[in-house]
Amino acid sequence: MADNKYNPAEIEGKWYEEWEKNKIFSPSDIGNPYCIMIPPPNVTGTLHMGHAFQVTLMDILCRHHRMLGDKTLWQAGTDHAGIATQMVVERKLTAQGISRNDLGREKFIDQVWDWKSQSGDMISKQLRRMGASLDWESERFTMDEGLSKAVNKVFIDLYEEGLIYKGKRLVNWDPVLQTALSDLEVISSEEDGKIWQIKYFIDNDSDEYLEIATTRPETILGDTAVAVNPNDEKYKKYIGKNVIVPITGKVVPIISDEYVDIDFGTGCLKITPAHDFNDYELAKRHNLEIVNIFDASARIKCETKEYNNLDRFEARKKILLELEETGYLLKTTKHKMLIPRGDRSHAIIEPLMTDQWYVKIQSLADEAIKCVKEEEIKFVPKNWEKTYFEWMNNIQDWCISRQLWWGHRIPAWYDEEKNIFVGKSEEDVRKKYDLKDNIDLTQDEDVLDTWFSSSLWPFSTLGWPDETERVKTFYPTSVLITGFDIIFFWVARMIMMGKKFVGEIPFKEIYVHGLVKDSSGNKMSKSKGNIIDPIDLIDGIELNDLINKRASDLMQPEMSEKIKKNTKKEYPNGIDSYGTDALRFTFASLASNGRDINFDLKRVEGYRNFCNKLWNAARFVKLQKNEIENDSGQTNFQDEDLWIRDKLAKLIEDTNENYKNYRFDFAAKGLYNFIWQDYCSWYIEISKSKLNSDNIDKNQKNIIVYNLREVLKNILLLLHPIMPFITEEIYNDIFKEKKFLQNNTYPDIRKFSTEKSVENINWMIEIISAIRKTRSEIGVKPNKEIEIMVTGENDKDKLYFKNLSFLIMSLAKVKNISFKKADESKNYYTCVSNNLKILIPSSDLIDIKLETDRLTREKEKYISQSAGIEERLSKSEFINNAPGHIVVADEQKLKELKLQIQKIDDQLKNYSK
RNA sequence: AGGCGCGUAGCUCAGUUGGUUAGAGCGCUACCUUGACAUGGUAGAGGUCGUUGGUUCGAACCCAAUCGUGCCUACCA
Repeated sequence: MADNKYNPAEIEGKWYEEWEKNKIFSPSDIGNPYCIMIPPPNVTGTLHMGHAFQVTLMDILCRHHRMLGDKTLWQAGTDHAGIATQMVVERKLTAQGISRNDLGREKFIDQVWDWKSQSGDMISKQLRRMGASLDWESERFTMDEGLSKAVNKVFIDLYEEGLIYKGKRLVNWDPVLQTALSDLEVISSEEDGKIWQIKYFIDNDSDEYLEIATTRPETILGDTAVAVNPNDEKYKKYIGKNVIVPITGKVVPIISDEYVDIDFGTGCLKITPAHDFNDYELAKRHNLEIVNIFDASARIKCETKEYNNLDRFEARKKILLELEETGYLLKTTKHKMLIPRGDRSHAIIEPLMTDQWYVKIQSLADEAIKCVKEEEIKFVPKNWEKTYFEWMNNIQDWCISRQLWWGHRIPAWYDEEKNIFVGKSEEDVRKKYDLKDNIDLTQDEDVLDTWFSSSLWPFSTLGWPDETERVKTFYPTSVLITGFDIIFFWVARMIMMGKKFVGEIPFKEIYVHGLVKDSSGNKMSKSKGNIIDPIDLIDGIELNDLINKRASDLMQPEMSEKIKKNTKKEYPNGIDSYGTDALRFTFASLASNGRDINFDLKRVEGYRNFCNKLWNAARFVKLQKNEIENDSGQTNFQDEDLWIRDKLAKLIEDTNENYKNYRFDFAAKGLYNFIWQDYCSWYIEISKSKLNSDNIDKNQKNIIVYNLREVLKNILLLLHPIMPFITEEIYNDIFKEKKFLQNNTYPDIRKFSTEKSVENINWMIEIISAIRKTRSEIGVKPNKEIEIMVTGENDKDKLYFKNLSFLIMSLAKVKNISFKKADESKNYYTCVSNNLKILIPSSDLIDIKLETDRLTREKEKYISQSAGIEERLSKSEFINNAPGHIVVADEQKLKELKLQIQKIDDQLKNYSK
């Protein structure tokens, strides 16, 4: 700690290794169980700001609970991220000119495992850089053997109970990735589109036609009806007749259905049941034919030769051209509409009829609703339960099959007649269903949605379905820390699965944190070019490297220039290195109840300075000679020692409370103020005065040093969950106790709280502040010592002055304090503090006018304050209705203000003589 | 369309069941390199809490309306 500058790079490297080597993150043998499951990050992904934030909060809780003596498990692990990972590997192969089909399923999966082993430890390395005290010993991966066993069991059990079924349904189909997606993986956003109005001639009547409005003319090829509203007078007469579909010439019925909006478009709607969710529902009601016109890549599949095998967008163009040429196209209008896109591929999603596996969700959802309603599980902040209920009450069956290769393959086999056999393995299936060896069985090609395995995470990681000690000890887990964006994807599903398969809720509380945005409130994303890598905040990054990171490998390369420009503007000098602790403290201080967290670099800088402050305070303490080894000095504490100890006691209580209530921002603020204000600005400054004084005996000095050290040590204990590195470094450097902070217990308030009144220290602080303020206002140089004369003191003041004059003199740069009855001379500056008038003689003649103005301004401030209170007190409603202590406080305050006003008046009179 | 939020100092945000003079960080102003720290010290300026009503002795906080803004969910061709 020789360096007078805090340098995080020097101290952060070594500690994590030490902690890990000493296995301090493994659950202890004793204590109450406390468990948090890490939301498993993508195994091949990298740490982003959201992770860093969330990890910080979980780490704070776990470190706090270890110090409370709990048997703490922070479960580590990763997720196989089916679509995302498969996409990355496919892209890499494409770059080499290989497609996944060239390789075949097995070899492709080998490639994915290769990729996982290459990049899979990136995220865990980054988590270690964050200081995350995860139990790496029990790290799990959703695709490892144990978890796969859990996935299989759940699938089979649900199937056998009739809660998983296979069905031909309209699904959200991603034509690029060629897989089904769940509702949640489809992002709809408003885009520019058009509405085309097209003639559909009535059958057997060459003149009459209906005007149909559509946004997707290519689906004409799949039309099987035209619908109108039964109450629509315009169209009533046509109901039951037929129309001829343009292009195909197909004759289809005109049906009536309440679904059709009379006032939208032409009020006349074409029905394409195979390619629209509404049309599909309508078709079921009216027994319409369902004609599929797309293949898996959304190319047209039809009998009309010139359209067959055309891409859907090409087909649209061609159809419009033909309609226009033949006079069928009546009108084109611009129209904003919601376009559904896949959240990974960004391809426009196509509703498509396919065979998929579903979880029948209602009964599971009912249970999951119940346990939140009955507060078995609590959301923090509570309000999020509304969002949860909103979704749960409108829940749809969950499509769990994905047409991918990377994931848990569905444990279902088919014989030649397509009969389904579900079981652990082919062997198991044969035994179970008594199938002879000569019957050919083929396994279902599909894999399960990644979220299916994630939904089992809280118990599969603990060893379920085996009845392990871990499941018994740690399930239900204590709290889930998560972002609101995955309440549906993950949280709800974990509750459903936990209740169903373990019979208990997976966690008792759900702390929902906000989403980290950039400083202007924009979501951080690669495409916006505003991402910050948390590791770059820790280590720092040059501007050019930052630009390269942001502007390369873009989905839209045309954004590159703009991103470069903005980055240059925002970070002209790149990003400084702030260290993990400062970053973590920033996250803690931003973790309020809001749902957006706008991340401002200036905050990190401020908290890096805070680290430096702590660092130097510790250096100061280290430099003092320590001559007391034990608690022997405790009875001889002076009032200022007791004052800081009492404040520490309050801090211990508050911090504990704030950690417990997930108010990390309050915890951070409390620690920040105590350390910077109470400890550094007041207590250390007081200590310096005393330690440098000749009038104080050695024993007293020893007590001060003892107290400086003890308070510092407890600061480190309290701060450690938020800032593990700097606290560990200082602790080990100064206290030489040969253990880690994590192995200490959380401080006990009783050791520090005091019965004795330390009001005199607060009184002293007020006096010193008042003198400093006056000095500044009258322009006395900071290093110039002044004399003061005190008048108006009462017995209490006399007593306080007797003991504290020395400190007042030292901290307010006063060389002499005298007490006078009267103040005849005019050549004083005046300082009023409570009932005291403090006069500062000036060697030069003071400017009476300026001094009068200054005092008058101060007086006016007091008057306006007192006027407000007086008005309140004059009303009988206030006196009668307000609680007693409020009235008393008001009266007290008014009395003080009056006294101060009077003191100033006295002095003004004196000046005007 | 429905649901949920937000609007407080120049900027980013707190404000825990309504209670004295509405807070913090950053930025800004003045002065200061004193032996823990200029990543610092001391002092200071800066807000009619989006708007309008209402409830109350008392409202940033509760209620209603309104304007602005964001997110989520949803089947308008």
